Amino acid sequence: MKNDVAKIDRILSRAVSEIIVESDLRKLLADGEPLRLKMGFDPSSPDIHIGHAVGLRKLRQFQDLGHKVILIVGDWTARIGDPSGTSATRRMLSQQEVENNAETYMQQLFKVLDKQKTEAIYQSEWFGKFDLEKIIRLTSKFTVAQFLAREDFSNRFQSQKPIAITELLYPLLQAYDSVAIQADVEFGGTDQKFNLLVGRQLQEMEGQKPQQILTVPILVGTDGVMKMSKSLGNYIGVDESPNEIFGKIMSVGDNLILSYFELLTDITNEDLRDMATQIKKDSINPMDLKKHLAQEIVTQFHNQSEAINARNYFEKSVQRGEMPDVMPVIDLSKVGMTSTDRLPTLLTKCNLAKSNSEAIRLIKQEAVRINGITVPSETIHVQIHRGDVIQVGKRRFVKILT
RNA sequence: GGAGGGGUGGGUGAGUGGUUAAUACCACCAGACUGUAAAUCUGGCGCCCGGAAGGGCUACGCAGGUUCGAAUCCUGCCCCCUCCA
Repeated sequence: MKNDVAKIDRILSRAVSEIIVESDLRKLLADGEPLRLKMGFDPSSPDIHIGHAVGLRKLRQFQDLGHKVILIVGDWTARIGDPSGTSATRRMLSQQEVENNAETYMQQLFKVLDKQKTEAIYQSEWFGKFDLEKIIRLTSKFTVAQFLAREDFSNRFQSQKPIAITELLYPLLQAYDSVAIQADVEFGGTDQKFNLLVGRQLQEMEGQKPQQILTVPILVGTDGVMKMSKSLGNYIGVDESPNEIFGKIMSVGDNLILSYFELLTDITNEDLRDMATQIKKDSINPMDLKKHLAQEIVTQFHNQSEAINARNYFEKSVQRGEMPDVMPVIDLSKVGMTSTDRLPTLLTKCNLAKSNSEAIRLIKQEAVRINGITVPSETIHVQIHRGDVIQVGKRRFVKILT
């Protein structure tokens, strides 16, 4: 595999935020020797969302050039707490949990990465043997001032927010991982830049060739403001069903369309430019672009026919408000109901409402329909027949089987 | 070791004896509208009984106490944070 310059150019320009040092990395890529691409995995949160996919896609592109991903299972760093500082100390995981999570993770991971060119290593391979002396040596290489340079730390320091000492250890451990596996390139979101740089420095101190760094832009979450993250609840998981992914993409704000296309799909830069002008000139309905986007993304994590189905489902159920073809079926006798029961209770039992109080509220708001006919707001008792469809809001349906 | 600040509903965060099931914002749910599950607007948003009116229960870190009445006052306990050393 030798230097296809145009290809390298494309990979290093699209969906890339910063490369350190670009000229060095270009040279390595041009040489064509297989590189060891480092990528860490925190086993306390095994689910991958499309925000992670930005970096993973980049890795995949490198794999396609013949390079190899070394996946580091962070069973050791997972023990020292959440370095993002958003409180909630993470509990320690048992070895069994780590392994289970790693399995879930990899099953999702290979929706993007090439399994053949990926190797997983447990961090405990080297940290399991670490003793106090080694830890002290490691910490003695850096100063507090250096660490306060990291934006997150300095912000918290200045605003007198707590910084746990263990948090300072996190970048060190991550850096040591690079040494342990002799990483050639490490990838991460822009918020990882500091940690990645520490890895570079440490490798140099240990007499290794410093790794190259490639950061990718952070994907904005479905709320359109914060970065996509599971804890903020503004994410789209790669493991979600086609309909869910499609729907979530459709509900995203119009302002995210272009960046999602840029970071998550392979459509050409020319097409991207065209879209941008179309949006600017208002000559296209953003909804159609979003459908296109949603279809691209569902295809990536599922397949094309699922994507088409999801689109049909969306157009039918959501846009035209028709009943979906498939919906949950409830056997009344199984949930202890009869066909002439109180409607609030029925809604609760069918999981259409969380509580009777909520069910009553929904009825009052005229959000409940039976076979497409809105139930009057004062309705309490109702006669249900076999095959009736009960609907709450626009998209919660249940079919009754007596 | 010393000084101080704080623990309120899913989150942020008001509230310092009754008018507080508890302001506001976010999230969430519903309705209208639309280009859609975007945006915007309107309403709702502890649980149970009741057709409703209304009633009952539970809730402001934990346990007691004062009071006709406490998230608000007192006592003890637990937890978190900051500053000085």
